[in-house]
Amino acid sequence: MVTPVTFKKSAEVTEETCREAGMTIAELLGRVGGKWTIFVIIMLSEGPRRFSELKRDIEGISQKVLTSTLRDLEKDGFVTRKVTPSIPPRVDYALTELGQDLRGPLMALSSWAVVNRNRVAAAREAFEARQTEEPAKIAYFR
Amino acid sequence: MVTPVTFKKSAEVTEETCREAGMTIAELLGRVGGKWTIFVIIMLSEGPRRFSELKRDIEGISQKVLTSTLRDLEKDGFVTRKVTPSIPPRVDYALTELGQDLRGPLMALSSWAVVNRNRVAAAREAFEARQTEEPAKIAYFR
DNA sequence: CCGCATCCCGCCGGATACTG
DNA sequence: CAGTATCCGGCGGGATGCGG
Repeated sequence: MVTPVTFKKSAEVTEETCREAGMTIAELLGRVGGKWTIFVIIMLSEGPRRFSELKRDIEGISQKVLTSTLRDLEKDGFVTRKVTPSIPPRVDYALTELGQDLRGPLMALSSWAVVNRNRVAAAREAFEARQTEEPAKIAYFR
Repeated sequence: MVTPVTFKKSAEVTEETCREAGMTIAELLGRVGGKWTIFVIIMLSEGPRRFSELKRDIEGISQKVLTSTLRDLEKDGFVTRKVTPSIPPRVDYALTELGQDLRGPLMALSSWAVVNRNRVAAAREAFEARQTEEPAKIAYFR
């Protein structure tokens, strides 16, 4: 039997509610599952940042990808984009209230990843081992 | 020995811990962000399922993709794969303890997605509106 | 029934170059 | 400084067919 996880009031996620919700869950996971999205959110959690700050501190990200990542987050209402048309120009990004709200469950999942990384690593090694070992002779019962 | 997992204050996932953890967080989000992964996990949350059951009940998924999704989850230790070499063959999948542990934070995030879908939808419309409206005359200060 | 092999296509995201 | 504009390789993932 299942103990459905309840969140606040309402919204227990089971097979049915999942179908009802259409693809919203998969959508969010898809967005948040982007290669750099989580890093951007974590950085903005510590306060508003300029574009160049994000670019500098998120090592390895390209301009283009950072731009599109931020644009996607803006579309879904997780971050705001404030342009200051000075010379040189200045653009500040910050988490919206919605973005702040998302942090809770998202950081919980991230914490889980950190805490349990060893278990996952062990599972991967075990899987590797299984692959390389001689395939056991299979007895077919019929 | 991994009992605690206290999510008091978002459990210290900051820029630093993120770097320490390397890519583990992004890895997990990437895995879980797969198009069908969440559906598989939700179905298996309700108990072990045969391959054909999953295939039938997850509408729209192809054999190949279901197979690879399950294989990935197996690699990371989230599901077990039990082969019964009968004729016709039978393969049962089930969540491991690790997989069960993952459900908590994952379902919390999913619930969030369901609860807040309207806010996201509103944000998207607002963004659309901003795009189509006349670009405001910009005053340049220098 | 289960899943591998193959082919194929769209999209993510990386590199580079160019504007306001 | 903060973007757009292109090009392009890799991969997720869908369709179909075969094999144990």
